[in-house]
Amino acid sequence: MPDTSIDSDRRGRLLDTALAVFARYGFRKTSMEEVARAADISRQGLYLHFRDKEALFRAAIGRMLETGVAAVDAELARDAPIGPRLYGAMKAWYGRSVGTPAQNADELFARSVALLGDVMERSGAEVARKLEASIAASPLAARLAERGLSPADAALTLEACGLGLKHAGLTREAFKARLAAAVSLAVGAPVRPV
Amino acid sequence: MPDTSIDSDRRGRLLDTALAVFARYGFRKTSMEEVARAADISRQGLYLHFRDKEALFRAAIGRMLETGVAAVDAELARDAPIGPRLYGAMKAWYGRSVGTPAQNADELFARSVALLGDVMERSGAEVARKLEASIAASPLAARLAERGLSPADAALTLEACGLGLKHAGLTREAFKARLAAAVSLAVGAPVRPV
DNA sequence: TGTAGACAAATAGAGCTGTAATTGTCTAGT
DNA sequence: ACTAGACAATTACAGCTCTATTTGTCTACA
Repeated sequence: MPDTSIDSDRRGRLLDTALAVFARYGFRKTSMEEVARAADISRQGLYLHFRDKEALFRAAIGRMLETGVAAVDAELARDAPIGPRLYGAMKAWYGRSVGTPAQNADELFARSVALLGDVMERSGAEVARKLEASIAASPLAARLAERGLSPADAALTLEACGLGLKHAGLTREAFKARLAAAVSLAVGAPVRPV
Repeated sequence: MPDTSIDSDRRGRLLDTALAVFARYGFRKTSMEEVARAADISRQGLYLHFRDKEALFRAAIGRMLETGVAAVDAELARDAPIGPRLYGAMKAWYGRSVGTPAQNADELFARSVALLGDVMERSGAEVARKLEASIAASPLAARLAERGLSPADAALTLEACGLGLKHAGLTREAFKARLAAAVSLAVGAPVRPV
């Protein structure tokens, strides 16, 4: 659902740079002028594609969520054991902003929630469901069932781990190590932090 | 290390009510007058026990951490299987503020980190070590080892789960349910959310 | 499809002002 | 060991002004 007809590659790159600028300065302190400059476009060109600043921001965050979910799908669809697939998917989703200090993270997050909190929640829930589905479709489901645990239990627990690790303020390496440990525990076999 | 000699019961109650007031209004918007009123003491009496507002706040937070760690100890020392013990300890530590909307949580947390961030970190690490030690001393350690996992892996994963569930904004019931699921996954057997 | 320039309206920000609340420290009293 | 009252010094807050920036919308032009 693009705001106007524009070839999707260009739009994608535009939104990516816009998101980068927003992430750097926060929503409030980012000017359309600055986004335009970063995207090598005129400020007026920006308004040609997006009604206003909010619409641009919503589109940028929306794209981030979409590409994130797509990355999760790709990781889960790989030809590999369930452990590495879960690890890859969670690294892609929860590890996105890990290792990026991001001074304006609060303002940015608050604004995101205000403008599209429902979408964010849905994306989070969608990822959790995808994890659950992959677990349910793998041999792991049977092993969990033996111990009286459902794929949903495992998926929700992994979700909690992912969120916890996300804002634990770890380095990227530490994040990967702990994520691997978490997935290992869920899967019941060691998973390497890649 | 009390600021002055005062019988420890009274001091404890004083700090508990002080913490409640701080939790309600945040550090900045809480006046000594208000704490004094809540504790049925004169404002001057407060200054008799604590050098200044910061010292009072530090003491209150410090007490909260101490009683929290003590509760963890108590839960882990119970005569019960490792699963329920881990669950009880984690509920006590991570579930402390769950279900309390707490509008000023941000300011309060920021101030706590500023004034005694090191103590908070140490307490968190201490709890994680206690979880690890209990796991290591239980039959669970052997079962984990069979799958190539260490007690530390399990403990750090549980810590991440606890933190994630803590600020997931869940109701108390949902928190307990998911915590039980997480512990179940770690222990390999169902644990009931009590 | 885009750029450039210009525009009114809105917003942000720095600075200032005066009042009210708060802090921390006295003293005197029980 | 505590209260009560009072105190100067600091800080918070609500309001104001003025300026600079930014937003969103024009028009004219490639």
